[in-house]
Amino acid sequence: MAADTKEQILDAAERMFAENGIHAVSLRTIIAEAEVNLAAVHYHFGSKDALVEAVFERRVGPVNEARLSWLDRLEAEWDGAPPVEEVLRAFVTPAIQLAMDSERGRTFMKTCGRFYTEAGDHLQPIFDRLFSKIIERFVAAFRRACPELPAEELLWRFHFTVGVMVHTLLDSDKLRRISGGACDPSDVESVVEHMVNFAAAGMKTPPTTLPRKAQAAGEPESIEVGVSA
Amino acid sequence: MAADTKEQILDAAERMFAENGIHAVSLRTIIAEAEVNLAAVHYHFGSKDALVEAVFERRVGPVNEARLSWLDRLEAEWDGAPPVEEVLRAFVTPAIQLAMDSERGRTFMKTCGRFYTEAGDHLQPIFDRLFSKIIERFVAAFRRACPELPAEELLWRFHFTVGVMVHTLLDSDKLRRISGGACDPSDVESVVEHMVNFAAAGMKTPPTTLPRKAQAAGEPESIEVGVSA
DNA sequence: GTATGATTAAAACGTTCGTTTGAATCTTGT
DNA sequence: ACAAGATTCAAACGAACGTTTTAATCATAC
Repeated sequence: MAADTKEQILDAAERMFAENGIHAVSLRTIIAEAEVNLAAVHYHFGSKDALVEAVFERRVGPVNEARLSWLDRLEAEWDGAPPVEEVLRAFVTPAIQLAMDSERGRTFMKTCGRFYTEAGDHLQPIFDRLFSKIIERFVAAFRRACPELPAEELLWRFHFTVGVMVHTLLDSDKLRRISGGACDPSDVESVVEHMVNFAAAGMKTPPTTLPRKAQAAGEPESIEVGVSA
Repeated sequence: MAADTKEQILDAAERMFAENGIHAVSLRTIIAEAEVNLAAVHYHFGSKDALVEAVFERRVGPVNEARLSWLDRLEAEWDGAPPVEEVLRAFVTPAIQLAMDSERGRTFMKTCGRFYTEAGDHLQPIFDRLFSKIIERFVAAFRRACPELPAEELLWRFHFTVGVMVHTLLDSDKLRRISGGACDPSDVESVVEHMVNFAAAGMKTPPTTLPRKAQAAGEPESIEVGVSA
């Protein structure tokens, strides 16, 4: 029953973290849900923090591998510079797919969002280790897809795209409620296409020009500013 | 010293919540930071939960009022249907402004993001009370700004926009780190314009057509699908 | 069958949590 | 000056936390 116990703990922890947040869930709640003994947690994982790590790493690894291999495929197919829509699809689909495929995936992705927002100084190194390669590769791919974009603005837009994704993973239930059920966050393909369409438009829009400030040599371009100006 | 104590507690709590999350911060940490007595929290607020509410409401009220009055101004000026960029500006600027104006605002906005993500069942009613009007008004404004967009898709895009904003408020430090300092999240005007530019493009892009499924009567429109198809 | 190592079980550890208490100390109006 | 209310203080409450310990149970090889 060794592996079973371990996975029961992981499953229960994943579920509870998603529902209530990480810090809010106690080991005793987890072991009650998992129907195992309290000491089993420390026997199999060593500490609560280590359990948190294990919950996280169990699923985020495969997702990121899927992202990278998808990007590899794309770059082979498009001669090194796939269009932004394709890069976006490679970035968001593995996560959304895991998120929506099963009940387990759905709860985990909320956990993942919690990691991303609750992660204190303690989780930061783990995050860097797991995501630095992803960031590097995809930023490079976006750069090739949008060569006319200033480096700084591309990073902003990548940041925004991550926000769109994280928020969708974490909080789509709220959208379902607001829409009265019209928006269905469990339809993977629909979610992905809506997201890709939205983010691709944002990625491809012309560079931002600031109304008042000179952003280099300062073209006196006048854009619609309205009230704030 | 009554009001002072109360605000010292609020300030300290706001700061600690932003840095460490809500559940992770104890009252004793807060009162140590605020240099007040432990019982003062319960004397002035009644409970930790009530303190959390108070921290939240102290700043989110004015922000939402600024949003609404800005939107009022816009609708008067544009004859009821301001363009999407203006609506976006009215939506994001008050929050970003508060977030970046002062050190206090900056920390609070991280707290705000934490509320948004850590909020369990307990904070949900408060959230509804504070935001239902905002959602209603701005969704309506976006609908008038994008009349050609199906209602469902508009809600998706509103959801994405919220994600862009929340993520920017909560986690822009990460962007500063990634960019090696090139992206400066404390430049309010720059942040707003980048966000508005990105989100407006996403809002204005043609409706999403799903590759395989019929999304109503099913026009056989072929869009770029690539690998996933 | 029985010794050995892996796993589970139950109980207790010390600590910290949010909260409460009751007296001490301020403020304020008279 | 003094009573009355508002506020602060130190101390303690019980509960829950993560962790550790000790013993019991299981599997497996000889």
